[in-house]
Amino acid sequence: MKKRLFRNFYTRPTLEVAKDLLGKYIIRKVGNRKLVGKIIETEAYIGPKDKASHAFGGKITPRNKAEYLKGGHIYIYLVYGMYWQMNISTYKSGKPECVLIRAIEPVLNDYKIKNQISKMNKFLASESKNTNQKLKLTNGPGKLCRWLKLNKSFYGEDLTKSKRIWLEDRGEKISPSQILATARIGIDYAGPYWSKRKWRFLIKDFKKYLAK
DNA sequence: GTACAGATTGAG
DNA sequence: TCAATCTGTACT
Repeated sequence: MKKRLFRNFYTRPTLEVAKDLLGKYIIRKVGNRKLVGKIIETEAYIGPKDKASHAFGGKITPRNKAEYLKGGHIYIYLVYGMYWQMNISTYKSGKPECVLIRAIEPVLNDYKIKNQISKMNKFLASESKNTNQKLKLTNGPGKLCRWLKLNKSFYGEDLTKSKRIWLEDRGEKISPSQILATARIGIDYAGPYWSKRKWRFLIKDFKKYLAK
């Protein structure tokens, strides 16, 4: 079962979407091949009240305006002058809420990639090390954008319509007991009230490969 | 025209 | 733990 996610998925309350994105698949078409990754870590940003949000206080700039689009659009921006970060707008038009995709698990469905990885893993003995090696490609927001070949050209892209990137439900159900909620990463500047809110969500099984 | 952020990464 | 790295952004 492979079903593209449509508008009604994204326009729900942001915290729901952030949790439900776990276990969904990002499909990225590059030429005639597909890069596929399972979402395993997300973070919710709920402006304008959220001090950690780029839209805190209702601020609108050319950089953050995509946050205000109705659910299902890409908000992508550069950090540290070199890393892109992919967010998905959520909720209604005019509401600056989004979900940052922090980590995915590569799905090695492409022959060439399988080949690369099997070479890479040739000298690694255990299954757990193989998994670790694979995840090293995409276990951070900057890394996954690099792997999926995402950049500014995806700014504002509509995930419900795009022919080069979309999300799929492949029938995988992540139960609440498999979801871990923690404080968001790297936003101490927002002060304790906001930085302590447990708006980061991850699949427990992958915890050991993700940021602490 | 320019100071500076920055929701990171990777090396040590 | 901490420094590298750099350009887009948001101001003057």
